[in-house]
Amino acid sequence: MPVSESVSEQCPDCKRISEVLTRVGDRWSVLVIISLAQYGTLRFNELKRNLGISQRMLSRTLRELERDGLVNRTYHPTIPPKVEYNLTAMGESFREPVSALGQWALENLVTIDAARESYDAAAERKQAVAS
Amino acid sequence: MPVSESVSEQCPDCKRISEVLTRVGDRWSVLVIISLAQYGTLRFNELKRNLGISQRMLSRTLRELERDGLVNRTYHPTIPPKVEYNLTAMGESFREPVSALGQWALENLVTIDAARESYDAAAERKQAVAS
DNA sequence: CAGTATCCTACTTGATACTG
DNA sequence: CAGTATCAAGTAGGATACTG
Repeated sequence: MPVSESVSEQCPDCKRISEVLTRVGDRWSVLVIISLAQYGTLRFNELKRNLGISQRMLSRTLRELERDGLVNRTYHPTIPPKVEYNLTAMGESFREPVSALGQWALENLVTIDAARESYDAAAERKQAVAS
Repeated sequence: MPVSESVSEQCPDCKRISEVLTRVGDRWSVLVIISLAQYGTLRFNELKRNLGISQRMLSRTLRELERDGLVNRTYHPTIPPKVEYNLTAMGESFREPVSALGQWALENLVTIDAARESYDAAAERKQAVAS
């Protein structure tokens, strides 16, 4: 992610915040963390079914989260193999700010939808006038 | 964003949460909101300089945020034109969960970096053994 | 079961150039 | 100044097939 030169003049925290956000802030990471926070421990295919995520993306997401120290991976060399995932301490600590965000999201979904509709309606009227 | 059928069995909130997150949870939206929360009111080019964002992306991000009812846009038809942006009430209310996230991000950057390094080091050792 | 490998499409983003 | 239009490049993400 190449960052342009003009970055020098910006609010000091923005760069670092966005660093972390691009790490753990993407759609799938957040959902995996929420699921693990809710259920404690889950197997690969349990997560897959839970989230409606493709095998490929789940595999990648879990590897990144393990790499960043947010989830633990436990491999049981049975036949068939069994792999379990759960949150590390840091993963747990991430839970709180994330659920605050989730809470806000749920509370404001309706308002946002309404704002969108009125915005779109206004845009359409403008369009009609212009024609 | 087409969602697969298997979604039916998932945690009920995940879908709605991810809806909102894909709306206001992307990198630039969060940074714009943080900046406006910090400075109150900013002009287009002030935001652009602050964030090191391209004109195109800033324009799109602001339009979406306005559409979702999170920011106000005020157009002054002077020459040259002057456009000011600030947070709406809902935008302000978003500030709290977002700064909680930002706070967590700042606090855990170092830990995450350390986790990555140790993970990568372990992966390299594994690689060396395999060869 | 828990992945990896490959292929392919669609969206995202930046750079550049132009406009009122 | 505050954008829009266009193009080029990279990335996200799904589908499919294969492996230990």
